[in-house]
Amino acid sequence: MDVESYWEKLRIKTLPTNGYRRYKCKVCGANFWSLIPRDTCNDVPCSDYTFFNIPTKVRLNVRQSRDIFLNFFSRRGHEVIEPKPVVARWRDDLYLTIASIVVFQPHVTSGIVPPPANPLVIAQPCIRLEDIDAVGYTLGRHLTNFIMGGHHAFNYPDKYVYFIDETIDYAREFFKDEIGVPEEEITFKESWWEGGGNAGPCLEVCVGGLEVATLVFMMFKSLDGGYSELPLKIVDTGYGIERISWLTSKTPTAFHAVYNDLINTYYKLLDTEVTPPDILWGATRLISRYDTKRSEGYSKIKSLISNELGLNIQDVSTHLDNAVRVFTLLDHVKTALLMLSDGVVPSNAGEGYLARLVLRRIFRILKLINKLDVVHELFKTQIRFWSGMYLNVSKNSEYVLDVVENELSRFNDVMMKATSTLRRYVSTYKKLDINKLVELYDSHGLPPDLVAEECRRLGVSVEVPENFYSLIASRHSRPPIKPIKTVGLPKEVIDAFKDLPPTRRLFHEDPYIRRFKARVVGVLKNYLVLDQTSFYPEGGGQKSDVGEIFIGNEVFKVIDVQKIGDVIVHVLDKELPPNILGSEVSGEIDWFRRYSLMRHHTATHIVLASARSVLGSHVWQAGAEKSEDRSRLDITHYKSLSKEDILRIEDLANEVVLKCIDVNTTYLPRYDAESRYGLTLYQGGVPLEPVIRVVEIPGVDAQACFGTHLRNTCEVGGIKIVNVQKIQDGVIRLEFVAGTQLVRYVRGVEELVNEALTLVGGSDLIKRLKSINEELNNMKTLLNTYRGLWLKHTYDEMIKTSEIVKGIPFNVKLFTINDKEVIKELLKELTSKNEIIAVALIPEGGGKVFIEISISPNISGVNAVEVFNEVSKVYSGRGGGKRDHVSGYINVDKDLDTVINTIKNIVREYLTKI
RNA sequence: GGGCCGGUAGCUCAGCUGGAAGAGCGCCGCCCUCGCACGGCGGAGGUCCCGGGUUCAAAUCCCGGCCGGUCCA
Repeated sequence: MDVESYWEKLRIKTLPTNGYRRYKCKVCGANFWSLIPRDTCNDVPCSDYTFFNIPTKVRLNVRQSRDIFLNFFSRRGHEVIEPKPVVARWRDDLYLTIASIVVFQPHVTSGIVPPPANPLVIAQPCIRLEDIDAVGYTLGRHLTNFIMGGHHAFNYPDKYVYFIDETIDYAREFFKDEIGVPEEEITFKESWWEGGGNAGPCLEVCVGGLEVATLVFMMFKSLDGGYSELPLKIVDTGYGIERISWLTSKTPTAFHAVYNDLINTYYKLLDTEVTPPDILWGATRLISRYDTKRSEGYSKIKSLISNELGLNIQDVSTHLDNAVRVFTLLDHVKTALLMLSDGVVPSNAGEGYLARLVLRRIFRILKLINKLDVVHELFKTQIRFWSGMYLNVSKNSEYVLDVVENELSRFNDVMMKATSTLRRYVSTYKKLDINKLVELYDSHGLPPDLVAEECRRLGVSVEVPENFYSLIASRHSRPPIKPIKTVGLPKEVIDAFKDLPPTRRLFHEDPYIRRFKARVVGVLKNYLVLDQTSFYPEGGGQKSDVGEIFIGNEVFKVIDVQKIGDVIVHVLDKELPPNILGSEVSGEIDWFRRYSLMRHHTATHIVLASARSVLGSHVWQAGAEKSEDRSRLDITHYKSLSKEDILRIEDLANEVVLKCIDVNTTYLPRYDAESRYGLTLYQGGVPLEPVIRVVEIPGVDAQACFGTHLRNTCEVGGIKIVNVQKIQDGVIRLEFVAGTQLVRYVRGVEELVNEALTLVGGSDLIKRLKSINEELNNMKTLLNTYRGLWLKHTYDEMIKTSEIVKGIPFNVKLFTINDKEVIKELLKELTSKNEIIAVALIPEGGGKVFIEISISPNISGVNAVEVFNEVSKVYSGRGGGKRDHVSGYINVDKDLDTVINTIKNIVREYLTKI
């Protein structure tokens, strides 16, 4: 895409009309609009930061910036929309809410669901971790969490709201009139935006070198090597609320504007000397020019500041490092706080890992300065600070602190283990090369700065290469995030049926319909589509129905049911007859199976609600599968469940069953459903539909759900949790059985007990097992006693019957007991306590004889391998070993007495030769 | 979802270029001591995670699985 000519084609009217002229940046070459002539584009690094010298009429903290933004657009006909959590649970291609538009993707942006209001405005808390390494070093240009102020307009082919010119005017007006920035300081830089499969032109709004807003005009779909125009054209703006606060606050860094008094609190908690303002101001004036993400840039500004202020470089360095540390902690603690408050459970996979990543960074920084003990205070002070602004922060503070505690102790465990690994590395390898550093980090979680610190203590110097983290990054390939679910049907079937009209869903109209009549609307081989059906297709974690379909006099078994969009496809056990299109057929579902599935499905909703109420609101469904004989529910939780937890969940679930609550199924417009029940509706994923099917157990649970449910909780019959296991860090799997399947389950257990009883005899299983165990132990002891006796006896005998050649005793013995363990022990004992050569033969049948040759280590000039080779010449064998010990097999065809004599001869001969 | 590391005595781990299962701590007994601690001597304790394969021989090599950890998406 040629950005320059594309923007020319767009012909913006409002900017030239209002006196703006188009200029080209002498540094980056980008086109931009400005009231006054400029050489550069007014964005870093082309231009310096000057925004703190630009007058504004207001001075705003973050909350005020947010409110002034919302009010401005509200007064101009935008409805204010409540923000969503920072965890994008409604997206299956994203973990975190990285922009305000994410709230409306994909359902609104794809055109399927209308927006909650049009136009609208939202102040959305966002988290972005891409630039996490830069946080602090850039004094606030990079933050991992921020509020994106977005005003959005969705222009449909038949409904136009507003587009580019109006959006530009809003921005001009907002910064000029609300914030009070002199208009000649405002510039608009032309650019191009791409993301999430969409693209469009965009303008970057800058004031004094600071980019304060981006105005995106989403109008294309990205294709391979090109673009296609979208029917829906979207105004997607992002105003940096924290940056607006920075712009108006006249503070040296964005952190001062955002965190205010908390900065001093953190300095105090960390026992760190407050960084002198002139150093910070020096840095702020310089960072626009140097890339402080790289250590050269960072060192450069240190030396420039020390020159400028006439200060010792070491002092400047220390002060600046302190400041960066405080800023980073402020930022990371808030990010972790927001994520945890929204119910993220730390884990080693998925979005939980992102929470752990941030927490571990906090811990590492604190560990390096030996201040891990204040981590709770760091969180508590921020909880107090933000409670008024973020609802979940005050609501879930107990959970947050508990998780932090838990994660800290894990971190300490890992550090302890990793450090002992490191010590071993150092003692065996003496020095650590880059491969070892990578391994320590990648496999053991020990970052290089902590390695260096520990090695210094051990008196070993380690060089951490500058490009360490990029080296790590290059070792990891980047596969796509979450896998895309595939329909379990062949492509030809999908192609044949996908454009058929939607199948009427009898199973939703009345889940209790067992038999039905319908008309054939699609046929292909053994795949059948009807105009209506009560066969439930696999979906929402509920397995499909099975049953029978009657066509004329013929019976077809339904072995699977799938859906393609709204078309339901029956998979039959054999090919369909020709010419049945349009004819009437009847069907009957396997009711026992279906009813079990319904019971398990309703039970699953009940168990989830019970788990949330027992464990906390951070519990979310992480997956579920309901089958005929049991149900499986994966929930997010940060600890393993205690026996009591499980019993309480089970009890609570059964209480709900006993209360005989009517289960309601209603269809609600999406936004009504959301405002009534909240986002917990979407436990099993978010449907891409404007109207949502809500299954509600009043007072207990409400979920957007496609499945078939019981009329009343009584029908569940009863719920028994039969298995609990941790399937990954932060995710626990509950398996349970409901209804009459409980009988089947109990029978299974009974059978197991009975079978065990018949095997061990008696009537009291536990008593029998105890006595058998005791007996077994007695036998072991007895066996050991006998082995000891046998060993001593045979030992003496072998000494006594040994033959001596050239002063060296030897013996060859045939054993009829095949107990290699004790025979090996015997030989070892013999040859370690006497100077002797001992050969053991154990016949294994079929002419194969196991042979073991053992020679005392102090007899010089002999080698067991040589002896074995001599034996092998006579009796072909395979084997090997060391000088004092050989084992292997030989093949004998004569009787064993001859074999013994032959081997004795071989040894005799061998000994005479040495 | 992927890469990497690991699973050996009650605990922490060594052994892993295939060749007779080890150390330290803990435990038991004895000696020393008025007694305890320390120390000395002796002893018990093992499905080397599971299952296949290669081999005369596998804790060790190969394949598959389970479990734990870690880094990255």
